[in-house]
Amino acid sequence: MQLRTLELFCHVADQRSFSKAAVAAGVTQSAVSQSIGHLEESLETTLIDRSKRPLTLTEAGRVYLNGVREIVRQYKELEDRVQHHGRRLSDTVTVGAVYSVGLSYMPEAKQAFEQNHPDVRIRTEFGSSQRVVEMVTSNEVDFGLVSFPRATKTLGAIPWQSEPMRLVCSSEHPFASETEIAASRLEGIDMISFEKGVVLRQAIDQCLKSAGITVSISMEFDNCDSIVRAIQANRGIGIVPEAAVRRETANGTVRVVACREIQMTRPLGIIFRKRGKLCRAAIEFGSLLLGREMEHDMLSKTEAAKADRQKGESKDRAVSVLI
Amino acid sequence: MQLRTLELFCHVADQRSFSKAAVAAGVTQSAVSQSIGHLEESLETTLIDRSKRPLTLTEAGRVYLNGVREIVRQYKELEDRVQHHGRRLSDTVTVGAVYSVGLSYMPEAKQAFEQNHPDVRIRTEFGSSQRVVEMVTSNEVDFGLVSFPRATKTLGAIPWQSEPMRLVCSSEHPFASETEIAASRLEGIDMISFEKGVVLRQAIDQCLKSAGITVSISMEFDNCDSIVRAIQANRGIGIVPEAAVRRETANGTVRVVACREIQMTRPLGIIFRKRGKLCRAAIEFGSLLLGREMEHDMLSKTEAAKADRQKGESKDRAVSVLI
DNA sequence: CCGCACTATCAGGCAATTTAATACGGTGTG
DNA sequence: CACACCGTATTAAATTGCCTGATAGTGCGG
Repeated sequence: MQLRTLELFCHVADQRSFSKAAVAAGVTQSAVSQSIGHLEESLETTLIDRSKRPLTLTEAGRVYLNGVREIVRQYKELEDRVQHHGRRLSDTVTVGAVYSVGLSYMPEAKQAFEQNHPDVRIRTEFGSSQRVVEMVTSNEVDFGLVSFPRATKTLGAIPWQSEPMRLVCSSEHPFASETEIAASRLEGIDMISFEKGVVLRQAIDQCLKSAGITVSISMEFDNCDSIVRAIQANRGIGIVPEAAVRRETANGTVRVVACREIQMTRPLGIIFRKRGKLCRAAIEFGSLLLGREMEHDMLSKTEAAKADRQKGESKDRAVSVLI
Repeated sequence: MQLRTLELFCHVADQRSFSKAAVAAGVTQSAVSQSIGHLEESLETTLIDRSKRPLTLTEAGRVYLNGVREIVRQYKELEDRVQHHGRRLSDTVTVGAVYSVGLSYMPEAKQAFEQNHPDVRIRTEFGSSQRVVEMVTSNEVDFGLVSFPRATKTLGAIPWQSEPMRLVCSSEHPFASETEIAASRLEGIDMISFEKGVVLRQAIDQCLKSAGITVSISMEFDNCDSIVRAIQANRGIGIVPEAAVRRETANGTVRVVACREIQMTRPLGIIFRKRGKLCRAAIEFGSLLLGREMEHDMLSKTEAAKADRQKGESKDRAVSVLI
C-alpha cells in the first residue's frame, strides 16, 4: 500500500469529490479514481458511496478515514523527527493551508518559486483552519496560510492580503438579473452561512449587523464548499470568499451581486511559530507570497507581542493584526 | 512511501541483515538494498550503519524503527477492521511465525497449499515469540507458529513437531574433528546460550542438568542468529535448533557434534484463539502443516481446557501439550 | 593479502501508476 | 423525456518505479 494513496483518500474525504482531491494533490482526476478504486479492491470493501453527490463515505470508509488520517499524520511526524536527526537542514519548505487559500494561491507561487530556486521543493499540506494551526504549532510545517490569522503566545501572525467576500446567489434567484441591490432588499432573506463557531460566520454577522440588516439563516455548514452547493441549489444567498466561487461564477451557476453596504473582505495571513527560526528558504518563499520582506514582519510582530505581554491582554493587537 | 518498504526495513532491523530480510520478505537481496537505499535517500538520513557486521541501526534508524513498527501494526489492524466490514470473508490465511520456524517451514507449505488452492493466499507475518502470541491474541493472524507453544485462557496450542536441537561448534573448535563426544567432555566448557528469560534457555539448562553437566555460559543473546554468529567466531559451543544452522553447516563454518546424552528437541506448535473460529481455508492450511486434521486437535484441546478449568490450575495440561 | 560472506550497483524486464482522451452516469432543466 | 452539464469510470499509451540477475565492491577473519 502506498502512503500517497492514503493521503489521496483523505483528500477525497475532505473534499467530497474526486476531481477536487485531484487538484489538491496535484494529479489528474483519473489517477485519483483509479487509486481509490485499487484501494477499495485491495480492501475488498467499498469506501465511498458514489451513488450520490456530493460523495459520501460508507461506514467502512469512515472507519478507514479515521485510522488513515492518524497513520498519515503519525508517519509525517516520524519522518520529520528522523529527518532532523540527519545532518543537513531540509531544502524543503512545507506550508500548511486551508483548502480555499492553498488552492487559490499556492500553485502559482510554488511554480514561480521553484523556477528561481530549483534546489528547493515546496510542499503544501491541507487541513482545516484548526488543523493548520496545529500543524504550525507542532512544527509539522514551516508556516501556515489561513484566514483570520490569530497571533497567540506561541504563534505569530503576519497579515497578507484581504480577499474580497462576495454576495452570491443562484442564477435562478431573483437577484440574479440585477448587478447591484440595496442592502434593504436583504432584510429577512434566506441566507446560507457558516456554523456559529466559524470565525468567518462571526465576521459576516457583524457586517450585516452594522448594515442594520437581519437575515434568516436557513442552513449552516462548516465549509465553503457546502455553502456554495446550497447556493447553487437556490436554497438562499450567501457571502463567501471570491476564490471559493471562481469556478461557479465562470460557468454561470452562481451570480455575484454587488451591494454597496456589504463590503467585506476576509483577511488572509501567514502564521508561524515565534520560537524556532525559519530556514532561509522558508523566509524566501514567505517573502514571495507577501510581496515584501517577511523577516521584517516577523520581527516587528514579535516585538509588538513582547510589548503587549507587559501590558496584559493582547486583544487589541490581535485586531490590529487582523485588519 | 510504500508501506511494504517500511515492513522491509523492520525485517532488516530484526534480522540485522539485508540478505536475511530478503528471504523473510520473499524478495532478492538487491531489492532490499535498493529499497532501503531509496528510503534513506528520501529521508535524507542514514538509518543503517553498514560499517560493521552484523549491521546496526543508527540513532535515527532506531527512532524510525520504533515509529514504523507502530505504524505498520496500526495499518494492518485498520485494514482488518475495514475488511471485516466488507461482505465476504477473506480468502487470505495469515500466519504469524517466529523467524526460525517460519522461514524453515512456510515457503514449501505455502507453495504446496497455493498449488491446490489457487484462490487462497497465504501470508506470513514474522515477529518475536512474544509478538506472535500478541498477533494471535489480537486476531491479527489466523494462527501462530511458535516453539514451546503455551496454551492460555484465550489461546489454544496444538503440538506440531519436534525440531532437533544440535550441539554445534565452530569448524575451528577442538570438537570440530570429532563426530561424537562424551557428555563429560562438556564439563565446564564455554557455551553460548539464550538469555535467561527465553524458554529455550531454560530447556537447555534443564537438559544439561539432567545429564549432570555444568557449563560456563560465556555469552547470552535473545536470538538464535547472534548465537550462531558467536559460535562461528569460535567463542564457544552452543545448542541451537537444527534449522537455525542449516546454511552454516552447509558451508562448513560450523559443525554439528553428536552427543548421546544431549538429545534435545524443541517442540514447535500452532497456537490459535479459542474463541472465534478459523475460516475453512485456515483450517485446511493448518491441516496441511500438521499432516493431520487440525480440527480434531482444536476441539480436544478446548475440551481439555474446559475440564481443566473445573479442576483449577492447568499447569499439568500445559505440559502435556508441550511434549 | 586472501577468501568468504555480504552489500552496492547496474542494466534489463515487468508491473504499477499516471496522463489524456473519451465514455458513462447522475442531476437539474425545459 | 430529452438535453446539457458536471463529475466519475474506463481505456490505451507513456512513464515511472520496482524487481531480478549478474557483477563489482567491502568488511571481517585468517
